[in-house]
Amino acid sequence: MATELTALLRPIDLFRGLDDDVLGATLAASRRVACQAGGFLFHQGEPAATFYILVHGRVRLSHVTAEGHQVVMRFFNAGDAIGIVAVLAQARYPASAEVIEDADALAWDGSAFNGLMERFPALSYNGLKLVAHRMGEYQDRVRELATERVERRIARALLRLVSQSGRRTDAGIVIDIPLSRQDLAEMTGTTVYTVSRTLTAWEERGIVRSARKRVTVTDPHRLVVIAEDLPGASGAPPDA
Amino acid sequence: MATELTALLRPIDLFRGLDDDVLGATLAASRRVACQAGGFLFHQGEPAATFYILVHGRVRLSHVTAEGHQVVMRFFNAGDAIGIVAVLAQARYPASAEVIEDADALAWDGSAFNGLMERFPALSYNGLKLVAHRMGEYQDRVRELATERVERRIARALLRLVSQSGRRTDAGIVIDIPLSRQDLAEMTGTTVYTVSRTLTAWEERGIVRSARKRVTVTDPHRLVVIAEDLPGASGAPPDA
DNA sequence: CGTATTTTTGAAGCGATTCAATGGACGTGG
DNA sequence: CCACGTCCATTGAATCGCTTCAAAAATACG
Repeated sequence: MATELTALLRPIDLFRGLDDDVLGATLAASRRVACQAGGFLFHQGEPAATFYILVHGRVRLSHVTAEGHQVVMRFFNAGDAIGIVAVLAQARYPASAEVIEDADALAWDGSAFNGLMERFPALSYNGLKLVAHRMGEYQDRVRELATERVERRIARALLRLVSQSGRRTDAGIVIDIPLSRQDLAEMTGTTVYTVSRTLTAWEERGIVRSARKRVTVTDPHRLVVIAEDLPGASGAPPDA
Repeated sequence: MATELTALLRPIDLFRGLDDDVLGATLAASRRVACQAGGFLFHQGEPAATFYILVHGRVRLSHVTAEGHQVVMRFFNAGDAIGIVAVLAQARYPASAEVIEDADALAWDGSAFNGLMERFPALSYNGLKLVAHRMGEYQDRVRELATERVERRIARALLRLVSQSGRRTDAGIVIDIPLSRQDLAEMTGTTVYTVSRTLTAWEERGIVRSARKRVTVTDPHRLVVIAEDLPGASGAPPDA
């Protein structure tokens, strides 16, 4: 039974290149956790005691500011490590992890994982690369928020979601997450109203199709054009 | 001669708790680099081959977007590790490191440092914590840019600079970095004009004093009030 | 079939940007 | 030491992108 789980862990970045016995020991230190939609893996402000690898389901990581503004930091899919940065930094969780599709995860105790990292340095090396990579994503968002307009930020957020959680259908690429306008607004630092207006405008131009808590990108190429400030970002299709 | 350098490295987070021989081996793998104001330690887009620990001087890390917008990511002081995230992630430098006060640094080759981390796991563990901590700062900025108004962002940026590079004088806390309005604008995602207006308004209220490339915080408490949305953030002093 | 949630839309207002032009500080060379 | 050019900072006026508030429409759910 453990073998099928090792097969599960092997493709995950954090465990890349580990020997079977290391993987086995790591797995032995984990416990299985299930949580249904609406529940939380952890709450913002709690001491970061355990981190998770999502096996099934989807999780939204969001922060509430002192004034009550929500900020959606990101979404997690199967295979993603959740809360690992806070655990490694031995800090408090900076955000809350809400399960938005019934989830099934492996959980590690922070102190136990520290022990594992001591025994198997490859683990902490992998952790390092994971955190460094994730940090790059936040740097990108800082740049984005500091220099770009709302429309482009929304376009980029959608494209990110497409690459993380997109699923091809004949109608286009559907973002396979229950995604409200509110979520998109909180990801891009704008309001529900602006997101709604933007999506409607794009829908009229045939770039996306949207329904309640669901967005389908029908013309990814033109979305990229908007996101990257290539010529022809507004109005009629270029060169037509 | 190496002993004085080990004393230099010891208080640095990355080398915390390392034995003398480890520190010695680490030091042996480094080389000394000097760079005067106006020069660059590295440029955005180059493969991240080496990282630095600043011994003396000051460095500004900034990114230029495809459209030519500059974004100042942060400043570095003596003791800070520069470029380490990109090196550990084996990526390209996401930003350029410009020396703004004559600098003197220790440099490590990425591959050499990887070898050191393999031999001395404590190094990669420390690196992990360093990167995790730094990532938290970027998460904070994402939240800030997504939810807060310009005036508050500028206040927060100043307070951050005060804690990183502040020096007490009898006139207040002077930020010990050549800091133009442009820099502040590029740190907070706004324009020179807005920064200038904001600083003059604050100067009229006695919160800061500013000169060319120089800002002194005369009333840190009231700056905190602005940064944190406590009562009395605008207009007359509270309870007067 | 009614209620709650999500989404849309309109209109008003403001914060911040943009552009243009002036003013002041600094360094340099005569 | 003053004159000059350069860089940096300020200020005003116009504009605009986006928010805000209010209300209705659409969709899901019990």
